[in-house]
Order: sequence, then C-alpha cells, then structure tokens
Amino acid sequence: MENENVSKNFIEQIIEKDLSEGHCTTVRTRFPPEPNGYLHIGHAKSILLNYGLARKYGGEFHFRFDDTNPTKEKPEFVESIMEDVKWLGADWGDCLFYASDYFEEMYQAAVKLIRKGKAYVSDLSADEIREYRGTLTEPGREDPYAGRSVEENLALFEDMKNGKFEDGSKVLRARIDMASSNINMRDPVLYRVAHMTHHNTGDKWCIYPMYDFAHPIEDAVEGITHSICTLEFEDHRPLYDWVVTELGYRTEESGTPKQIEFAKMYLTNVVTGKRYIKKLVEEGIVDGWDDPRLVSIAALRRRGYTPESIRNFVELCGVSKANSSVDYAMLEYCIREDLKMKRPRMMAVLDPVKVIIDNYPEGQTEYLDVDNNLENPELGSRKVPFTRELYIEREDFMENPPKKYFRMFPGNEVRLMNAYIVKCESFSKDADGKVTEIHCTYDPASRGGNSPDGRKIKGTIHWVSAEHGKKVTVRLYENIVDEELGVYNEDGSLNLNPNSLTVKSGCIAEPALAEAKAYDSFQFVRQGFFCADAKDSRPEQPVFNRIVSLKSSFKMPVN
RNA sequence: UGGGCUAUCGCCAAGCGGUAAGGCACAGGAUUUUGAUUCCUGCAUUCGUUGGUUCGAAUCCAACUAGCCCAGCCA
Repeated sequence: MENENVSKNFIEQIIEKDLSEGHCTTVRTRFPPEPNGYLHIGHAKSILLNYGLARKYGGEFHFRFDDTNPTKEKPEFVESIMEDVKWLGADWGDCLFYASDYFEEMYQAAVKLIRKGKAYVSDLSADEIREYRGTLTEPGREDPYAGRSVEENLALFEDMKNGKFEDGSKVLRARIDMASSNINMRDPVLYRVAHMTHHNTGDKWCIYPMYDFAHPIEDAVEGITHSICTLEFEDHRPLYDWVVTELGYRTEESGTPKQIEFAKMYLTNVVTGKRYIKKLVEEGIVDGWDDPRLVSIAALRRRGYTPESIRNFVELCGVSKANSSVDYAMLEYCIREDLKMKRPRMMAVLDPVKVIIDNYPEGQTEYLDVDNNLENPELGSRKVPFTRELYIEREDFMENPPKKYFRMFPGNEVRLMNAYIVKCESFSKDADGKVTEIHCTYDPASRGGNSPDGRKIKGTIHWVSAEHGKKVTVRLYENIVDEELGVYNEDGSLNLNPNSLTVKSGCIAEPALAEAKAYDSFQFVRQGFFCADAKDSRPEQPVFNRIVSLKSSFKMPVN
C-alpha cells in the first residue's frame, strides 16, 4: 500500500482530488453492514477497502451497523460480524456505531422536510404506491395525499410516531418528482410504520426510516466524507444527494458526504450470494455458516485462511466499476504465498502402504532431526522417529513406472525425506492386485538423506513410522460449484455434488501432528496446506481441513 | 423498448492524446532432500464494433453491439 509505484484506483483518485481541491480536509470512510447474515469474501473487499483508504489518508474508519429494519436483524449476526471484521484486522478503534442511535435525529430531519414542504404523509397501501409509481417506461402519478398541508402532515407524522396507526397504513414520502426517469426519485418512502421490537432501541419506536433516507443522514452525522458502496446503488445517488442537501448537511463547496460506487467481487465457481448461502445453511446441506466449503469469512477462517492472505487477495484484485468474477486460483495463490514461509512442513501419509526396510534392525527407533521449514530456520526443528517399518504414499510406488517417474519402483533408489536413501527390492500384492507390502534396503551412510558419494537421487518421498505414526482425519474439500448445485434454477433446487466433501480417514501422520490445536496450520509435505479444524478437533484424533493443495504432481503420460 | 452503469490477454487490472504496466493462470528452461518453492523465458501490432477528428487515438467525437442494475413500506 505504501508502494509508490502501484497505480491509484479510481476511488483514491477521487479522494485525492477532493483533498487537493479543498472539498474535504480529512477522509472518513465506513463499513455499514446490516446485521442480517454472516459476512463473506465480498464484504471483506468492502471492509478492507474502506479501512485501507482511511489508513492511507490518515483518516478515520467507522464501523456501523445499519440496523434500520428490525424485521430482518438479529443480535447473533452483530456478534459474528464484529468477530469477522476484527479478525480481518480492520481496527475501528472507538468508532463503532449503530444507525439506530440516530433515530431521533432522523425523526427531526423528517419533521424538517415536512416543514419545508418536501415530505408528506400518504395513506396509500403498498400496492397502491406501486401502482402510482408507474413503470420503467411510464411516468408515475401524483399521490392523492400529496396535497396535505404542512400542519396536517406534521400532526399525522407525529401520530405515526406515537403508534396511532397500524403497520402499513401510512408512510412518509419525499416530495420529489413522480415523473422522474429515475424510479428512486418518484416520491420515495422515507418512513414506514412497524410495530416491532428493535434489538437496540426496544419498543421506543414504531416507525423506522428507509435506507435511502437513513443512510445519508448516518453518513452526515458521523462526518463521513466518502460513502463507498456497490454498483446497484448508483441510481440511488441522486436521492442521497437530495437528502443531504435538502437537510443542509452538505453545501455546494464541501460536496461531502458523497457516495462512490464500485463493482462487487464475485469468485468463479463458488457460491457467493448471501441468499444462496443462507439456503444451504437452512436446508442443512452444509454444516453451518462456517462450513469450510463456503466463502463466508467464518468458513475461510475455519478452513485455515489467514487475514493476511485475504488482505493480499483483495489488494491484488483491485477496485473498478466493471462487473467481474475473480479466478479462484488467485485466492489459492494468496494463501499458499502467505503460508509457505511461516508454517512448519510436516509429513503425513494420506493413502498409506507399508514399507519394510529389511536391513534395518528390528525394534530400533532413531530420532532424526528435521527442520520445520527448510526455508525459514526461525521455525526451529523437531525429532521425527524412524523405524524398520514405515508407511509411504500409495501413489509414490509403481510396479511398472512410466518414463520420468522418479519415485519408488523395483530396483530404484529414492530418498526418504530427511532419513535415508532406500532401494526397492521386492513387493507383494493381494488377490486384487493391490500392493500390500514393499521391501527395501537402506544405505546406512545416507543418514539425513544425504548421498555420501554424491550420487544423484531424483526422487524424494515422505513417510511415517508405522510404529510411531498417529492417526488423524483429513478432509479434502472441493468448493461448491454453482452449476453442480443448480442454485440458479427457477425452482431453486439444490443438488450437492457428493464429491464436494471427501473424508480420508486412514491418514497416518508423524506424531507431532497429533498435537495440533485448533487453527494450527501446517504444510503437509507434497499434500498441500492443512488447518486443524476449530470445530471438530478431538485431542485423540485431530481433524485437518485442507486449505489448498500444492500446485502440481507427476502427470502420467498418456499412451 | 425509460433511466443509470460497464466493455483493455483465459481471469483480475493499469492506462486519462505520444505509440499497450503488473498480478493470477498457462507454457518452456535452470536450480532443488516436497514433481512445491526460487529463478530466468514466453504469453494483446492491439484495447466490444464501425466510422470520424488528429501528424498521432485504448484514450476525443458519433453511431451501433453486448452485459449488469432499477418498478420493496429490503439494504
């Protein structure tokens, strides 16, 4: 972010222009979620964008719950949202706000508009309002109640506030232009009646402001300079401007608060829509909002993604106004990049086959010194037990290897990582032709995996002592792919691809891995990055979720 | 078919009248005790299309085409 060479995105350009032309003297941004669900990767972009901008220009970042509609909001969601924002590292300091704290101010603002003749109380029903609004191609018609006097409107609005009217029986509308080509300007509803207990204000209010009226006021009250939101609000900007100028919050010179829109982020091949995620959760297809297959912040955390990797990802994606879908490979690149230097690299065999070293003493255990991360000595080292009987990966042995296969096959020498060079002498198969046991001899002079005579050993494979190895559960997740789910069908049918979750129960890991604690993550040698599941880990047998696999493996030649 | 917005490599994305940054992905090659990493190398004579202005256009103008958003008392 401090890099001078990085080009500025369009929002930064707007801000710098405002700063240099004196439209504002400081920068204040905000992240205003409605507590009606869990945050996902798309929100992370908004959070980090707003937070990053505030930091970059030495301004302030506000975290505000946009809780103006009690019918959809729950305290459970404010908890989870707070946790996620904190985890992402967007430090809001003491700038935590609730839109509901401004209800009085908003009420007074509405009264002000009525006094100016810019708002009126309407008795039209929701259906009637829709009818009067017209369509995309036809203008709307004047509300029959638009002619009420200021005094009448004042009295009616006060009665609305005092609970004299049923839900839906009256609304306060702005008086703008029923013929506007922008439907949002056709006398939008400012306040509706809803006799409902609000999670923050309780039963104090029975009228609640609409987003279009509330949001500009919230921004203005907090001194937000740049109100950054997504593209679908572009058509609302004239209304935002109307509210903020009619109420005198914004003058010609200042120009702030101002709304700026950017394109939402979509990821290829994953379900990003809050609506769909909600459905998956409610139908029990996934195991909660933090199911590792989802891209909610909670899920990414449980899966083992780090805040740093997500920050970097968002940075890499950039900001623009063009609708786009970022390749999932970009996210995977970011987590690999972040973890590779800072996590221990351990050995675990996902699909074990037994290896016996015939010339190694029976009953002997050697503890070999192994660096936790060859590229980062700061991570120290550990002792790994080596014995006569071991497990290696089934795919690391082939009876009839194709060309350029340089792992284990009869007569070939390979290096057991950090241990010894061994030569495959023989093997046995069961009735189905499945390899059951492989016999090797080892070169005692090659301790640590060195070749004392300098001979080249092309293949290095990982292994686990049969005697000391511990069982761990490993889950290899595939992302839930849109097409396979059928989430976009008319009937909203959902078909979960059975391959989207694979449990490999037979995984044998080196002892150190059995001690993993929640959220500990490791690079399993040649298997990718894994994270100890915070929800399912048991002391006796930890569960690891794969974060992302390593880039490639041997590609079998096609004959 | 009213209004708003967008269009630059497979995917993001710079560029703001002076002759197409960068990243991901991909493909070669070198090093390697992870077929990982690292390291080189390659990867848009062309910017949705067609015209125009200009010595010069992805950048300005015009027309067209495609995609997204808007008719909640949701946000």
